[in-house]
Amino acid sequence: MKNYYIAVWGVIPIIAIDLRNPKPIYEQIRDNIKQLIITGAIKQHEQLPSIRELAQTTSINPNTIQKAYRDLEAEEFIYTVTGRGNFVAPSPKRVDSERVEKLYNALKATVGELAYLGVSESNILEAAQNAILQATPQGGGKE
Amino acid sequence: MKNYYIAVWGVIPIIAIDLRNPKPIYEQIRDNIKQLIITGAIKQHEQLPSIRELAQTTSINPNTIQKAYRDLEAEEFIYTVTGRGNFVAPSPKRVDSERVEKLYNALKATVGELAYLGVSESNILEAAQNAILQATPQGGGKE
DNA sequence: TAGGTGTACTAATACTCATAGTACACTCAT
DNA sequence: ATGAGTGTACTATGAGTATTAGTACACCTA
Repeated sequence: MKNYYIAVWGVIPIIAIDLRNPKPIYEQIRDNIKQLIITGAIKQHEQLPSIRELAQTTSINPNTIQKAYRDLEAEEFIYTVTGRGNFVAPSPKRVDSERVEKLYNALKATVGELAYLGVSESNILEAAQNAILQATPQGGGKE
Repeated sequence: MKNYYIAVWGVIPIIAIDLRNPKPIYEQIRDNIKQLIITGAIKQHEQLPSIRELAQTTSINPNTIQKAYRDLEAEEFIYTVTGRGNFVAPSPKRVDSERVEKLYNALKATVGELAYLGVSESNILEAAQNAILQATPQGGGKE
């Protein structure tokens, strides 16, 4: 009985699932794919593995995969075409202010805790800058 | 039947609990107090409201409060003296690298998503810097 | 038509969250 | 020593979520 899975899509290791992690499986899948889209590892309009295929290669139930994909579609990271599959959505043009607000709050909490734990300002800002540079390398405006 | 509570400790509104929020109550309490400690709203060795008192003012079960406090003690944000109460712990001296690693991952995910959503680099870095400035205003090294 | 795709259910199991209640050990002021 | 306050440790129960299993249906395309 394995408790660790890695699914490969093309040449990209797309998902790492840790069954010992208290984080629900569908959230691990969702956040994993989200990161791949953000960093541009999977490009706009590129097809994702089908629900059934990903379920097979990971030994995870199709319902769980579907839940992750449903979340990703609700957040507009992917779009779904019935009968065809799931595809990476183009990066959004206008800002969802409520969503940005939530992310700012998360940022504040994480950065505050890092500073409290003794990590220096320069180290924190450097880490933030690296994350920005890795994001949306395809330009963002194209579509 | 209220679904929103605010508990006050001294002059500080210490807790805002939203029962409609899918985030568990004990996590809301925990993260709320964590922020108050990080930003210095409650100072080192200052006493927190007792489990029973906070349970009364919020109409939340004492077991739920205790769970939040247990988490905070495990993360060394507070320390407990049986028979006396819970107190704010001095800020840590040495870095827990595993914990910092997790926070870096969270930072990367949050910042990446902000950038993906179109928030500018300068806005993100400014928000991070503000969070750092608000943290540990009591100096951090003293104890 | 056949085989792929997503979607939508029901059902069962296991786990977590939150509440309720009880009991016990400790501290401190009286 | 007593009593009021503190934290701690249990058991039990109800509600909700996560995951798996299975089935069925609608859609797309070669």
